[in-house]
Amino acid sequence: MDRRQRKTREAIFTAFTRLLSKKEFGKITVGEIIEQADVGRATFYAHFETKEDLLKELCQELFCHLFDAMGNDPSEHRHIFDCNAPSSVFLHLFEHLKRNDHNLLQLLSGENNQLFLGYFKNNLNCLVESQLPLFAQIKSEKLPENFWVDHISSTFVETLRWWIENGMAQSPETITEYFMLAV
Amino acid sequence: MDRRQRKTREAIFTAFTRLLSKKEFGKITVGEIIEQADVGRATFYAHFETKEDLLKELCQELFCHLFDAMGNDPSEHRHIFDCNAPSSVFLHLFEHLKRNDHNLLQLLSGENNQLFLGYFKNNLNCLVESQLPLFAQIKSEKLPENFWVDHISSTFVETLRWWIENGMAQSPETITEYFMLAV
DNA sequence: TTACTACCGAACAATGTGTTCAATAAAAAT
DNA sequence: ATTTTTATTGAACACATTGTTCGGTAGTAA
Repeated sequence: MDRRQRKTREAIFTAFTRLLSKKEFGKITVGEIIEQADVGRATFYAHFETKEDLLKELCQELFCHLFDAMGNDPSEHRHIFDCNAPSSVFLHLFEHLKRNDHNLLQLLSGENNQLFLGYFKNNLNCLVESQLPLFAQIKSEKLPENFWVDHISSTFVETLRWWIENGMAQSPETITEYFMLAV
Repeated sequence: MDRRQRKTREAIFTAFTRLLSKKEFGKITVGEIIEQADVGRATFYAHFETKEDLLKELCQELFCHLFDAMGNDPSEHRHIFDCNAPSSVFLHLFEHLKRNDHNLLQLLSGENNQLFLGYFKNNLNCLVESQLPLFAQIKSEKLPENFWVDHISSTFVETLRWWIENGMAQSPETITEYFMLAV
């Protein structure tokens, strides 16, 4: 890919992220984005069809990379699954988030949290399914499996939301404990 | 209130609800609303400052009335609290929803479900707090109270979402059971 | 009848969207 | 080093949407 393309794409993503952390998605204009990114109008539309398209691509960049890394990277993989605590994957996720890797926090805590937590949950479901045996309890025998999976994902996302809204005062370990108790 | 005003207001609400069940909120224009409602443009802006304002007032009309009725109406009150099942309030809510009182389902199942489920959760919190003793378990001793309340509300809303997405195949009783097991 | 009030509809400025095009500059190919 | 290709620019453009204004009309209440 052309270096120029990479640079403008990156500039647009950065500008967009900065705006998203301060302003509701629906009220952000293309004019503001290209001003922040210092890019021509025609350039923006050469990269993205619409504002919504930009949002979609940003989410893929963020979440797919995050979850792909967790699933595929061998070292990460070992680190997660060799740990004897059953909650290690989720602890790992909470730690990632507290360190604010990929600047996700800016988005998850801004006015658009609902938007991104929705995307987050979608990407979480497959991870939860792979971890389902760890949640083997009386509950899971009495509930339909897809209800059970959905409930675990939802609880993770809602726990994360609560954590962020309360200033992330607790340690990742404590939050993981809350999460495992709640679910 | 003038009969004309009432009729106009009602026409706009109805048109708006119909559009919301088919189309994303952000993509609905004032032009479409007044066409559906068969009302002049100036009339719309005499009733509501903006589209967002209309949404807010619609939500108040829907949710506040729903929850106020549950909390204040003496007959409803008795019906709910005299029942010996600890889950009666929530069963009652699920039944309301299945009967589609107030046409809430159209909104909760359309493209804007996230939007309305968010409002729903906000209005649910105070109800949950009043019911908190019914959830007295080991969990509640180990978790902060506001986390616990938030978790119960979230679980209700997510259970409702799951129910709707799966075609509401289960009876309100079954769904209440799932909810009480999950939480 | 008289006053009041809501509605209408057309026109309006202001803002945002997405496209087009010719000129310029950077990257790649020869 | 030169040519070719490709990305970017900035301005101009048509178009859609927003929210306001105003004179005329009609339903409502005194």
